[in-house]
Amino acid sequence: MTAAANQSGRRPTTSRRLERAGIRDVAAAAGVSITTVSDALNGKGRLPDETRSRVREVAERLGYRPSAAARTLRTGRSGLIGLTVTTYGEEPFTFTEFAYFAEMARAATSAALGRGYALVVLPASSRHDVWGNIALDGTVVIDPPDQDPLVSELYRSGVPVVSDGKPGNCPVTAWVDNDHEAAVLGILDHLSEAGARRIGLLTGTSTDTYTRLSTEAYLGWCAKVGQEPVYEAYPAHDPAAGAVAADRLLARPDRPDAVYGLFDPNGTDLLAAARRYGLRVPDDLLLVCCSESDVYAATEPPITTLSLKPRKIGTTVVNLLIDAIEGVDSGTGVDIARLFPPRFRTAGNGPPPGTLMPTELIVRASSQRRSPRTTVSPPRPPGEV
Amino acid sequence: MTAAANQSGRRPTTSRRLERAGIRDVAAAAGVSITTVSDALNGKGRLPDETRSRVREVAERLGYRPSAAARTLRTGRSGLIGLTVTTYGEEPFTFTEFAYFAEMARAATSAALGRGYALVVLPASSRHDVWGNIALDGTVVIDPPDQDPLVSELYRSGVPVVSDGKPGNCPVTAWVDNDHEAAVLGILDHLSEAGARRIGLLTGTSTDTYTRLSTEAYLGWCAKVGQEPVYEAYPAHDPAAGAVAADRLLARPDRPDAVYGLFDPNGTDLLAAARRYGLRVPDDLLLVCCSESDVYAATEPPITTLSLKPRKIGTTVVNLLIDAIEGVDSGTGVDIARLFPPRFRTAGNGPPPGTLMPTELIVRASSQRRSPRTTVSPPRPPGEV
DNA sequence: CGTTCATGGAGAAACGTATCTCCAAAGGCT
DNA sequence: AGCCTTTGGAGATACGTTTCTCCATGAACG
Repeated sequence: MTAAANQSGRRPTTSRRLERAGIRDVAAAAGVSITTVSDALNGKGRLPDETRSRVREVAERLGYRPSAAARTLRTGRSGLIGLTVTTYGEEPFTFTEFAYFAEMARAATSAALGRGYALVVLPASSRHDVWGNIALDGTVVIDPPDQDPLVSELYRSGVPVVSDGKPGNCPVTAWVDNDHEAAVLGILDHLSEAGARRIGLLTGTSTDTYTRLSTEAYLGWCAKVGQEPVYEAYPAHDPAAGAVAADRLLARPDRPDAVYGLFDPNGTDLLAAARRYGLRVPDDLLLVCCSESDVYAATEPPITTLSLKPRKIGTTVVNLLIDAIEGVDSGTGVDIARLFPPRFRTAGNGPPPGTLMPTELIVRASSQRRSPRTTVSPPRPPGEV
Repeated sequence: MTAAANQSGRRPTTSRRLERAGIRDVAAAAGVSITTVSDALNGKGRLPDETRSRVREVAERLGYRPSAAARTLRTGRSGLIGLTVTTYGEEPFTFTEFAYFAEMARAATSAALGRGYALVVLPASSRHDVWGNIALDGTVVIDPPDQDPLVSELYRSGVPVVSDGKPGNCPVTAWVDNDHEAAVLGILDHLSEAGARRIGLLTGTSTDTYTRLSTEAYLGWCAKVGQEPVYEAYPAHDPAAGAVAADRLLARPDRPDAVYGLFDPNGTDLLAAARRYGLRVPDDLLLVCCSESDVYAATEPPITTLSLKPRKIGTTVVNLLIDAIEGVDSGTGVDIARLFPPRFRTAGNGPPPGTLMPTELIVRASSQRRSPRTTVSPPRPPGEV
């Protein structure tokens, strides 16, 4: 049997089972070769419009759907992007990061979809066989811990990796993060302007980048302006510990007259603690916390929040990743030449390119002793949108 | 050149680019055939343990990772499950369903992972080419609208589809939903027991299953006990409209002395409205709303909520789907024989199998005029866990 | 000694697409 | 008339697995 015969009429005598139509069936039905079908459907090759439309019509009539697996095998592109979320214990993410993550993932999904990609949700704790079984064109990593073995392996195997959160020691293709230092300094300045004399901080005990950078910025500011640091740290993944820490902070002999809380529930907790101690907000205590939730617009009083702009981060991360995958610079302003990791890098050739995104301070009554102003943003690096 | 030569040493003279090791490379390095490698790595075939471990070691040394695309092409299984979320306008899901969806998706992801599958998030509004480009073993559909063309096409093309929410007219492999009727009746009974004389309802104007079933259950109950229905309906996707509707409900001349709100923000809105009218909760007004958020544990007073148990739903949906994919009955109690749609069904052969999951009423101060009790659940169908 | 079985493993055929190479025919040009 | 170029399309190969079939070999057995 010749190859041609084999190609047009497979399954010679077998009871031809009724299965999904393949490209061969379309070719046979349209009286053309599979090359022509492929070209017609994908808009490639040189074909007259008449042939193209005829093939398309036949394909439609046969209900032809190209096999994603075959296409992926052939082209090496799956159109799939992994969305890795670091897990703390059993939970896919810390509860305090819930709103941030949800917003970010939403924006990422949308951005990916807009460019023809879909997102696969993959907790980092996933069984290894699951990871290996999926053809990923690239991966988004949220807040990777230092020395994340998963990230390292992905990177080594040539899969582009873009992280949300400046990575510690793992090599990534690119990263995006907020300018946490600028954000904290902006808040401290804002509180000072509102009349704060001693600003306290509610922070975490974990060593992730966000907590570390924010705390360092606070300590640096204290050193600069000559204020004694006043802060309490607690394990941020434990929702109950936050209330206790808030209470501790306001119970101190050197009680602050303004507090910034790094985590989402801190606002509520601090407000409750203030009530317990008979402190009026904002008269006796100025309050700001970092949160994406709009419940703080409706508290009594409304609380000033810092938004990390998760949607912007999600969109940027995905676009950066797809740029790396496709080898295109779509104008994100990141040095594209460095986006392609040498398969076998010999020595460290500098840190991967990163982008700092501005945050947004949403000023509400809790941080204003004078007349409320409108929304302001902290200083942002030049050249950003 | 013989096939054997081609197999062992491809790319005869070409500058052998350094790429990922394939199964052939492993076979060559281990001095066995690719069949043996495949069998050794997958635990199939009859091989002595010595060979198996040797092959595994070589594969490890070469950093061999099987190609997911090739495997999928060959086996017809991708290990990927679509998670379709119906979109309203631009948003991936209604804000009122946010917490429910997030919990449900989390549980679904976890359940899928536990069985070796990963979830692909696919808004129903996705470009068609994205859908077609992904090899899905099955799909979870959240709250499909009647006659969803997407679901119909998936089902027709032989992809198992399990829906969260009893589907209207689209054919699905199976579905899971809460027993909304029992839930509403349970709440109405609970409020009656607490002394309610006229129970009002805050409901939606959309025609989705949840809203419809719940409203019908309310109206049926009213007819049975001889109470005149007192309800207000508003477009649930509009967060601002809820507050207005809550206000309207309490402003009526036949003002209810107890209200059940079908949507998450209703609790807050009703509480605010009650304050405006000088109504004390629970003394003048009993309050219950449907919500997955635990903010209602901390409101003043805490509000009784109905939980739809999204985690249970997510887990069940995924397990049902994977059962259908693998043709296994893992004891979900659903008739497995019906889970496999005939590729070409001739006529309607009855509705697809469905499961009703119980809800949970979390009783708090807002619905109690006497001493608070502990958590109770509405009557549930026998045989459920 | 001839036959049967179990063991260990090799060959080769798919899976369904994209794409590289090549060819025929039909103008267009000198 | 001969040559070049453009158009339209066919052939065949490769992507990297899994798996069905089949063949040696040696041991067990009557």
